[in-house]
Amino acid sequence: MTIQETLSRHLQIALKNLLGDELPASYRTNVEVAQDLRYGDYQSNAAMALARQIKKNPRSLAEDIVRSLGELPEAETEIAGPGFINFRVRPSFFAQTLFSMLRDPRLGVAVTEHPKTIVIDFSAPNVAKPMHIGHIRSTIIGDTLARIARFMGNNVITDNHIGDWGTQFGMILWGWKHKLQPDLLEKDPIATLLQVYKDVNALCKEQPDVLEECKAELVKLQSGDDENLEIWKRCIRLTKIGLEKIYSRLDIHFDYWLGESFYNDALAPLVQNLIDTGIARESDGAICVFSDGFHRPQQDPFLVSKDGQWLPVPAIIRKADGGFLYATTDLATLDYRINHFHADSIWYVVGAAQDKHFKQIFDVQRMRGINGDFRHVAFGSILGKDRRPFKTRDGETVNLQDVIDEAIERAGRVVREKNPTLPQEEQKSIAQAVGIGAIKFAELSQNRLSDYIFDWDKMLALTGDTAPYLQNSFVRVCSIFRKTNTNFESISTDAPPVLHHEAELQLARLLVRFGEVVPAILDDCRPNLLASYLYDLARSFHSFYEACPVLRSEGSERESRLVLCALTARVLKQGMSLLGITLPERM
RNA sequence: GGCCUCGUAGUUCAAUGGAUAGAACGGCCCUCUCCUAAAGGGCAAAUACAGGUUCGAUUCCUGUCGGGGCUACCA
Repeated sequence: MTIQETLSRHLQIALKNLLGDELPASYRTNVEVAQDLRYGDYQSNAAMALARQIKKNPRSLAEDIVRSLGELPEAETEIAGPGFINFRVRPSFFAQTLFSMLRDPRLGVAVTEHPKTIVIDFSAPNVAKPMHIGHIRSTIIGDTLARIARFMGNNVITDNHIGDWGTQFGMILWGWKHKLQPDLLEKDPIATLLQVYKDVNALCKEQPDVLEECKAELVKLQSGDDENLEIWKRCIRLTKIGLEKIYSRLDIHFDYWLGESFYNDALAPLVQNLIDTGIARESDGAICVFSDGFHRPQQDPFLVSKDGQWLPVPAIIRKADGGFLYATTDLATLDYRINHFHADSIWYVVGAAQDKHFKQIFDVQRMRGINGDFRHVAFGSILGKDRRPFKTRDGETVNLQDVIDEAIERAGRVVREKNPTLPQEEQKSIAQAVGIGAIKFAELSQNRLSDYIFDWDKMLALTGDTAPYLQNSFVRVCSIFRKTNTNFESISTDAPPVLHHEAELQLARLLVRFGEVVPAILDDCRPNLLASYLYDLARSFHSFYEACPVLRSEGSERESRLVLCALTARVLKQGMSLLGITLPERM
């Protein structure tokens, strides 16, 4: 049980004893982490919240609650301001909590009470196109959520829903047949396919007959032409090889790669079923589902202005020409995940711009009577310095591969400068960990919903609130354990540590909070809470490191400090692994 | 036009309705005979505007101004 839970339980019992039937049945309260240490470690505003309901003065209600709480073994209580109840945790209780954390492989993080099967859909690049900067948010946030959900004891299935069936294949097929240079394809398949696509795209603008030929190739593919299917399959294979290279550098792995094409055969029956059940109907030649407005009880459907009047915007599931769309595939995908994977939860890590799309398809599922924890885990856009969607000067997007290369290159320069005596191989792996860590941490420390301004120097920064800062704190701990010839994984003591120094206490305060922070992340899918916690922990460790010598201290003080170091190392290691960031032992 | 979303130090970002709004970068001062200075300790600096709800609002509601997005046959 976390300290927060322990104190919350005391509070709830005290309220029940004090108020009995007067306590509103639905009323539940927890103590919260205090914003400022001056007010203690945890606080409750129950007195202020309840005072009005039961017609009492908040201040005197607080006094009654504190009296009902009595003398707690874990914390001192006091009343402040208009009726806050502040809890100052006793150092002895911090020490005791650390002592039990030391023997807990999960470091105080409880497994979830109700494990679920969660499908997480993220990254989803297109075939024959390289990943660009726009894929970074989905890829990194999705991977982290998967790691955390798994650590919490859920059955997590990651699925890369690649775009392997788009209209771009008309041009690629035409280009493959007329423009392809096989030797280049061997060297860098994705770049070559992209070049083919770009060339043909440009050509189509000049020569309408080429465009017609491209469309014909697409129709041939869709109707099952053997030659085109064969080329299409090779494109997918080649793209996957290229993508896997990036994913493995990022240490990101998928359980499945079920792209759009996987659902082709399910689309026609799905649409027919929706027509038969009266959920979908024809409109202007297209088959549409008009939302029942479930997601917005204020009965405000999405509106579009058409011929001077306002009409609700439907989810179109079959075009007038008989073709299927994004929404159709996504509905089929939802069905598959529910029926085949038995998913309780399906999370889509996709940009905020697609908010309406997900509201619509989740709505269609509800109209069919299919309910579940469907979440659109949205994130903001990446903007340029002009606050417009980010492009390079020549209008190109930034290639993800280039970002990774640049990050590792920059980190490598710093490693060589700071630690020239390390063996080449180790320098290389440190540069890798630091560079990629910097990219991931920069992404994960932001609130996912805010837009952010892309800036090489910021994304690849190596000082301040960054991955290397956290990595460095781990390196410092490792260095201490190297000198004692012990291991932070196996250290044990007979008694709880003693915490005298303010820096020791502050470090303890943060360490015990790990078990409170991790489960809270999934409430709202906000990995930045973990990133910010780990940064605070590292900062607190650095202060402790300066203020409290470990190896030069003696007796129980030394032993206690080693316990603090060991737990810091273990929390950092576990926490950073949830963020997917590697910790080097030296740097 | 309608809907969604954002507006916080010079800059880039934080902040479950709580007390004196946190960081980082940049700026200005300090600290390596001492476990890794990729570090530590200081100083200056911000809630777009106007109302409302509340004991209490950066947070919730309304309006104004400003940025971004979506607005039926792309994904």
